[in-house]
Amino acid sequence: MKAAPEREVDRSVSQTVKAQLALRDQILSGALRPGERISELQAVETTGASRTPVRMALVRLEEEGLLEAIPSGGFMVKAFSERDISDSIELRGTLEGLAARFAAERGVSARELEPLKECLAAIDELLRQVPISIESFSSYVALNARFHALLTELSRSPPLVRQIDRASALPFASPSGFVMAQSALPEAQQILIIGQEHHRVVIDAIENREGARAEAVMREHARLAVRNLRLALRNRTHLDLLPALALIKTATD
Amino acid sequence: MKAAPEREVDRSVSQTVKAQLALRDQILSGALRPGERISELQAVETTGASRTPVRMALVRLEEEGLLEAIPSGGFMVKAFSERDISDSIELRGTLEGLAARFAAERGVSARELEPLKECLAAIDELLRQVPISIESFSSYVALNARFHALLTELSRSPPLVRQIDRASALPFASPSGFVMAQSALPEAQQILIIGQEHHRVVIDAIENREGARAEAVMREHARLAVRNLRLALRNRTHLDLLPALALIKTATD
DNA sequence: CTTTCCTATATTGTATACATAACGCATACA
DNA sequence: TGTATGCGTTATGTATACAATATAGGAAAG
Repeated sequence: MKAAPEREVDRSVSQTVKAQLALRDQILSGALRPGERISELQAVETTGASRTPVRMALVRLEEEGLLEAIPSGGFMVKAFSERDISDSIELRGTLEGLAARFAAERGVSARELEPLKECLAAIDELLRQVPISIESFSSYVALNARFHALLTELSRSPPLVRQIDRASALPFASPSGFVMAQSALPEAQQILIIGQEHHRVVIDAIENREGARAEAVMREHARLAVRNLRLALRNRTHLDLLPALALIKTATD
Repeated sequence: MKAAPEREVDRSVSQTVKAQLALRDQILSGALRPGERISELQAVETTGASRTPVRMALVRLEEEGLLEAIPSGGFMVKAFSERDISDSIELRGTLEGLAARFAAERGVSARELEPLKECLAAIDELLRQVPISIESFSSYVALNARFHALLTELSRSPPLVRQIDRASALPFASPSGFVMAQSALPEAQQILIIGQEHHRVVIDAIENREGARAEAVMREHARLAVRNLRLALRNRTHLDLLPALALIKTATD
């Protein structure tokens, strides 16, 4: 007879997934500072999983780009420069531009565009109230992420979708990420409206099968987001709203 | 006293890396067919590593895109459609286009362009002999890969470099991959020369800080490669040269 | 007082044992 | 004869034990 296990296991999801989610949350919430070495034993304690699934999760997070392997062994939380983030946003916009081009060139039925338009309308509805409340802003973030995900899917290109997912793994490279960065700024309202205009144009371009125009507007969309992130980083008034900002190493670090 | 271990361990590289390289080789060499489930125990036998490093390697290969997780557990070798591959090439070209644009816009010193030009000249030298021998063709592949890697680095953008590396992990999405696909074709010679012309243009554009032109030529470069892959797949005369072609599922599969 | 070396401790890399779930096969019943 | 169910085997998911290395701290010597 073995000793009764102290650890209570949640069998509904795999331990590996549980550990991965828990660790990612710890990183993005700022509980683990960038540059900090992640102790496996500590991760075992906090996640409740055993060392093997924890290690698998660490490997996945490294591939995701949130962790960095230490040559002597183990992993540390990755730190990003401001340019890293803006490059990531531009990169994502470029990929989404390609997705939009694929969608336009390959043709999309009206039925497939329907969910996109619903998203668009729902966001329009949200933006009608000025100023936007915190609650409706979080719905905006969700709707915006959904719009981008749907748009990506329209490309019908699994490799591209996969790559865009990877590019979105980095905080702030994802649409919800940079949108959130804008939230605390007074200019946010205007920016969101311009973003909606971009969304409208890309749908129109896809409908009319204008690949180049669809691509161009998504890249412009990303450039808007980059300018915006810069602005958001200048006045760091929203660090409490978005702890993941701590991942960005500033000049003082 | 424990039994003497039969397994002889190679301590020069980590078991995880060894297993990853061995498994990738097995996949790309065609020893493991696409769709085939990878048995961990079998992998333990063939790689010489234990189950833990083998599992780590499997996770990494899944993130790399060569394996696919089976819902019920375990991994299988991923199969790619012809469109998956051509999309991957176009995707890579788009990313390299962005890299070239970054390089041009951010400025590159003459000293940094030197290795690129050396590469270019070396390839020119190789292409002088007609027809190209198999040996010099493999040097061409290496030089071409080096050129693309150097070009990527010029962007000075770690996130972009990382993403391009990821995109190159898929067979045939890498420059050496699609170049090899061309090797068995009679048109190869002409294509290589056009490719050199693209290389020349991109260097010139970067020197003159013409970001848009630099980007455009890299995307054109990728489109050439796509047309070429299609051609190569039509006459499947080179399956023996490039076993990884088996990863592409045809209509008959 | 500083520097270097040695030792001890802690943490990672690896191996293996155990538990659980899935798949297949055989048998029985309809 | 076909289908369904149950059992057995096999493989994966998880946990833990063991080994090796890196790091930090202390002691000794210059």
